[in-house]
Amino acid sequence: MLAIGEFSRLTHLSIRTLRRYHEAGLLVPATVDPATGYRSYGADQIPTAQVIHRLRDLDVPLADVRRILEAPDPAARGALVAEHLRRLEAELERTRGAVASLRRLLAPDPAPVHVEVRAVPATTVAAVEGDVGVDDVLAWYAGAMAELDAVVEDGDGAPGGLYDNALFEEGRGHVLVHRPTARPPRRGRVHPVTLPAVELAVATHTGPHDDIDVTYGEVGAWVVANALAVAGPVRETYLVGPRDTADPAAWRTEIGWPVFGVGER
Amino acid sequence: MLAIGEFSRLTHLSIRTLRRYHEAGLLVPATVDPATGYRSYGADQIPTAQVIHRLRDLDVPLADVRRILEAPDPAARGALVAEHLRRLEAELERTRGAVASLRRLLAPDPAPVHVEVRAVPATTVAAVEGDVGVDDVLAWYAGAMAELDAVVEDGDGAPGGLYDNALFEEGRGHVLVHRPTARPPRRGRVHPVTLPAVELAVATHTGPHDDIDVTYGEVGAWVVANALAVAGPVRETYLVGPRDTADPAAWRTEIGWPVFGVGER
DNA sequence: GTTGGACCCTCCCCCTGCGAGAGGGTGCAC
DNA sequence: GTGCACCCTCTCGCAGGGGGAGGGTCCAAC
Repeated sequence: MLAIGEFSRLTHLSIRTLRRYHEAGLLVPATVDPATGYRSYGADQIPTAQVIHRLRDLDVPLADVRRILEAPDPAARGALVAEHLRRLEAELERTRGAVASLRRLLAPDPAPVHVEVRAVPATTVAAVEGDVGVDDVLAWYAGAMAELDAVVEDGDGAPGGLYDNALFEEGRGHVLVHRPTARPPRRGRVHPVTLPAVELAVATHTGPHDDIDVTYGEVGAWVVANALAVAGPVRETYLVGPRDTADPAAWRTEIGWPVFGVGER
Repeated sequence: MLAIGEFSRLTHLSIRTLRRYHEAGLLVPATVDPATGYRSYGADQIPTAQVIHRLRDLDVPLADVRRILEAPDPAARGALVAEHLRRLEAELERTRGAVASLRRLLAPDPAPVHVEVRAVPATTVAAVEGDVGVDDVLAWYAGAMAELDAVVEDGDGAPGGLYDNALFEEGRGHVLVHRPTARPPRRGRVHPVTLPAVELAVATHTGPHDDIDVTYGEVGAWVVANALAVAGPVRETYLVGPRDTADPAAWRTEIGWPVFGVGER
């Protein structure tokens, strides 16, 4: 039996951390003296401590570590670990994007953004809509667009999306993706929707979506400078997107802010 | 002038977060109404907000973000950012190591570790020593070993290190790296040191150092099982290390715990 | 037998970077 | 003047610890 100090030396986990893991039910000492509260660990708990150490190195939350340790068999354990490695992979991808975007943002002379107001008539489109959390929006979008593509054969124009402000402000909001078509079908989640006529302050964003908030900022500043007010969800139109080319630098996205009060200044 | 809500929409930073950035001095509103406390932002602050957003996406601490924003010229800014990207790179490398190590730890049938006790006589070596934080130990080691190699021409044996327990327990401790040689020189940080004679419980670890705590655990368990006590800093000897081969899988590191009370059982 | 020191215990506050909510003031349109 | 959107400050919560206070326990040396 090992006192907590010895166990700490053997595992390179601090005494404090071991106590916390006990409290969290992650690594319960083999015995605890009921009179003194002294913790004793068995040498056979060292490998468990090391697995926890590795998982924490990977920033796996304690709750998930517990789930992994409680897995009934090595296969289930492996599956849970693999799941986390995938999460890590995604995180890595996100980081790569942020780095690239930071580099572009700090690069000299960004191309100026051209903003103009355009009247858009009411349009009937085939759409999929739902309430989505901001973290899930990419996955949701991919699913919705795939369904849309499967159902709409005679699309005539670039697909687009409408994003409620609440999505950005409260982390959750209404999202609608659509494809324009002459006869919008009704199948599965796909159904016809008539988008109302609006005046749109539009600008076109070129490049990956990591940078899209820059163009958003430009449009917003323009709208403010021209004394307009915003009315309704932002509209994006994917003129050239991942369905058209694998090169994000070639993507072209039209950003439209519904406005009113044009030309007051 | 933009109210905080509008600015929030334009930058996709929550109102709460903007207030926090104000409080932290990161992004101070252009004006604050002294009567109501209402914050107003200028459209020219949008790019700054976006840079902060990118940096935070990369988990750059707010204090460092401020330092970057306060940099006098773009060149200095770029240097600071590059510094952080390097940190990120290192982090990534660490993560890769942890993943690989986790995989090995979960892999079936690890090779059993052979532990034995060996009497080591007092030895005089050329050494570099210092008090080091656990996070800096790798960098410190690299520098110390380079200096040692530059000064010791006639080394006769594998280099090694002595690591105080405090390094692991308190995050900071005494470290000594050395090369055995017949005539230890005294130059720069290098000086002769006589390592005392000890009984060492030794085991050899094969593979990258990401896994070394596993072997540590084995040695520790063996020491406990054989009713020995530990006396003095752990000794490592780099039989085959990064100086010998670039393939970490081929590394061989001898781990020695100074013990006494041998053979009580 | 007691004293010193190493070791262990619990409890509480601190850190970062937010999110959530309470409780209250402000600005503007109808 | 009444509702509503918007803004303010304040406090509390989170993970995953670090740091320290204040006190009990064990063991060997004197």
